[in-house]
Amino acid sequence: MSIRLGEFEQLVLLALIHLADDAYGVTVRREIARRTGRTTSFGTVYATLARLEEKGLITSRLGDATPQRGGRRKKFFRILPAGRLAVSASLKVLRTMTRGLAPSWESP
Amino acid sequence: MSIRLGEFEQLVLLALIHLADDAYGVTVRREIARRTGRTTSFGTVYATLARLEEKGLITSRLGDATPQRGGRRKKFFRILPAGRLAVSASLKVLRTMTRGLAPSWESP
DNA sequence: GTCTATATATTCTATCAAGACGAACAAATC
DNA sequence: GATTTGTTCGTCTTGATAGAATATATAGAC
Repeated sequence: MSIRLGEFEQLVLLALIHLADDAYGVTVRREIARRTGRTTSFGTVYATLARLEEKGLITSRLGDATPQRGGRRKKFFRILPAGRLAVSASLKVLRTMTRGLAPSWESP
Repeated sequence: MSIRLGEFEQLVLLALIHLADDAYGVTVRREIARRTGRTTSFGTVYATLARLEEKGLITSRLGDATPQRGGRRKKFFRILPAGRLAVSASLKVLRTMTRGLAPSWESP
């Protein structure tokens, strides 16, 4: 059996894919909000990121200080192959469950 | 915000749609296993069904005894409009999160 | 007919994993 | 040291999970 992903974990992984090199707590939260209208607290986002890293689905590196305007250094996240596999599998599960239904239902 | 669905709750609701009039604990579990290859315990299935009913997304009625081959009476479940709405919304969220990615990713 | 074996299905109990939030903390620049 | 930006902590609620226990129907023995 492949790795089990929670509902929000899926969203975070997909956000990481979209954000590519610019994925850190703040942008992840923003990307999800922008696309889905769903706003969550930072606590939720970071907890999920930590859990995903724990599971070996993503990695993190600490970014350099930007000479812009104050603030703590960013912790950038990147999705790993195992992470892509996990999302892919969990989307596939949904696809097989929606197969045969009316078009508006199929393929989330 | 629309009702929040857990990952397995989605699968159960979709199974109910497929099974239509023949949805009860055993068939729900079987349908999910058949389609996704994922087998869960009955405890999990019934707990989820109970939770979904609690939330007002599905209803249940007790079936008649079948003159077949022993066994307890079945408890049939049916998805309610609110349930359809909830799955629909949660699938939509995934669609918006996969939009723009390679075809193999899009639309779970 | 009643009794017990068997098949079928659901509920209970306990525990761990995920999701959620707000406050606290940390570290950069000005 | 004040401000800005970003992350971590503590705590609680909800969702997922398995396995044992329980319930209830029929079949067949007698």
